[in-house]
Amino acid sequence: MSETELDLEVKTPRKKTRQNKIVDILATKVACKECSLHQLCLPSSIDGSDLEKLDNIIERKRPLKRNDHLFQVGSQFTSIYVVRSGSLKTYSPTVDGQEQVTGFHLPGELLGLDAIGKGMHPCAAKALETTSVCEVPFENLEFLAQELPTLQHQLLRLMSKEIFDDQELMLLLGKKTAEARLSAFLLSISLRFKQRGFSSSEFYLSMSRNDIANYLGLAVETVSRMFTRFQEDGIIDAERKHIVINDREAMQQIAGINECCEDIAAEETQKTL
Amino acid sequence: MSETELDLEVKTPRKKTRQNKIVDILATKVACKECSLHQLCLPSSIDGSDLEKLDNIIERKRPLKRNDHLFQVGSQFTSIYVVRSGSLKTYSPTVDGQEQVTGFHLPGELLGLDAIGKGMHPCAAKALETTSVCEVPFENLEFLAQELPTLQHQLLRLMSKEIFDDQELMLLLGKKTAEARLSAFLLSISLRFKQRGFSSSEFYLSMSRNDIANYLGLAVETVSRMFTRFQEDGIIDAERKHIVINDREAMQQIAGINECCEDIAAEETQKTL
DNA sequence: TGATTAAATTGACAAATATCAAGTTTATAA
DNA sequence: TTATAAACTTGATATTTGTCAATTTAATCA
Repeated sequence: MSETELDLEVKTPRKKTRQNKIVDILATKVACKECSLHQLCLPSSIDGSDLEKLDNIIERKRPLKRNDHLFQVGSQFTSIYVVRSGSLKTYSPTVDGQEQVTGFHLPGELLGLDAIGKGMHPCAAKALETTSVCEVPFENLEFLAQELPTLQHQLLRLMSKEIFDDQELMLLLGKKTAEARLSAFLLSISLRFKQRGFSSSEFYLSMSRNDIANYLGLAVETVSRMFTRFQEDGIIDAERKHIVINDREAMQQIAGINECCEDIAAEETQKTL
Repeated sequence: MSETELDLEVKTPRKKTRQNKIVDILATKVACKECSLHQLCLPSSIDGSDLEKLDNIIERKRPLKRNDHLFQVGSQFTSIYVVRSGSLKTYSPTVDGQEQVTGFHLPGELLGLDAIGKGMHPCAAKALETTSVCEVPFENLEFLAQELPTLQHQLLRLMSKEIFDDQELMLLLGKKTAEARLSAFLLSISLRFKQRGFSSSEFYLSMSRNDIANYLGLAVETVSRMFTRFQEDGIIDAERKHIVINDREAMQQIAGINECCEDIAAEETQKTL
């Protein structure tokens, strides 16, 4: 089988990849310039040679199949990951042997930042569909950040953003009715797609209703009923995983999203586009 | 009034503070060695001269009175803060003009890490009691981290810890019944006191029942009833803000805290003590 | 393809929590 | 100190959400 071959090839940083057409395409496609990780460097005027340094420490991993794990609970922390395509969920085990979903990760988003502190992953990451990620060995990144002040700055910014986003979600989870939670969740997903240049009014949810319910702290049945209610009210069209947002304002109303958040979100969107 | 005088004196880093007795005491008391911020440097074998560099960029602010703001929503981000004594809450405004409490900050804990990304504070911070904080101008800290690899590492670790802690709280807020939330909340406070060398079984809650309810996404009445229930069951003694935890295991049971969390918590405690 | 399993929806009912209202205790200020 | 306000507690009731059960729809695999 050529699978292992391909595996090895893809894992090698783009140096002598011009031999194999497939790898070449992959390598071209995921150069840092094009990659969502560009937030780490590009906006900070890192020039060609510095960018190449960053490019060189990044490993492109073989795509994960649905339900494959990127890392397990308690596994040693060595790298942070960036979703290139597809999506993943992170989850922790609970007392009663269940999963508790802690997050969803869309293209361009990071995984593993919560593991730096303790040197091990406090949650597991599982692919929701066929998914490819870039692996960024953290020691190398730290070392590089030491000599590139703008990279250090971007790294701190990104971690701060993660903290900010988590707190946004705590706002969502803390209070709110079931419909407010689901509405805020859909708006959040919508915004994240928009920030990556995808449609914000029409998208596919890669996660199951069960995952959504688990994540929002609701029963599956409640989530299902809320989807139905939103459709009856004409606020969304939902056919399984395919979602169309018809009345964004109504959803914001239901979610109880305040102007401040919206301003910030809008601002950020402009920055990214 | 000598208040402004004191203010100016205290704000000055410890260089020529030997003139004023009061200031001297304060300055001595808050040297980095003693300060909770030592997590930023001490465990990483930063030696005397480096420690002094860090010490020099830190400003000790005049104590805040109850209900004083440390920063407001939307205010420009310049510094991160470390609670020296007392406590604060952070909160965001909601649509209906209410507050939503996003966190409580005890001695040794950091504030403002969520503001780095956007350069402005997404929430406000208000003192729950008389509170003193250290102000760490972020530009200086970043600059210093550039030349001290261990400081950069610690800074990243601390931010990661913040992300980890936030996700722990999302676990708490996401699912769970009212009693599970309150129990987990009290255990979390307890652990945080323990990590700072205070008693983990007996402490004062500086925040009101209202703040707790708001934070946990519950009605005040529900929180009050849960306190009553826990007392009736003999799990805690609660007289207003004075809390005694009698049956920690029962509380862990109620909170649904899994072994993983406990292991990590225990480990971390050892490290700190 | 058809058979089997998993995911999603819907209804009926029970349990949990919010809301409203009243009363009590504690804190604050004149 | 007393007056006033704020914080907290308790009870009665209404609403929301979870649970159980049945059904429908979609996905997977031989």
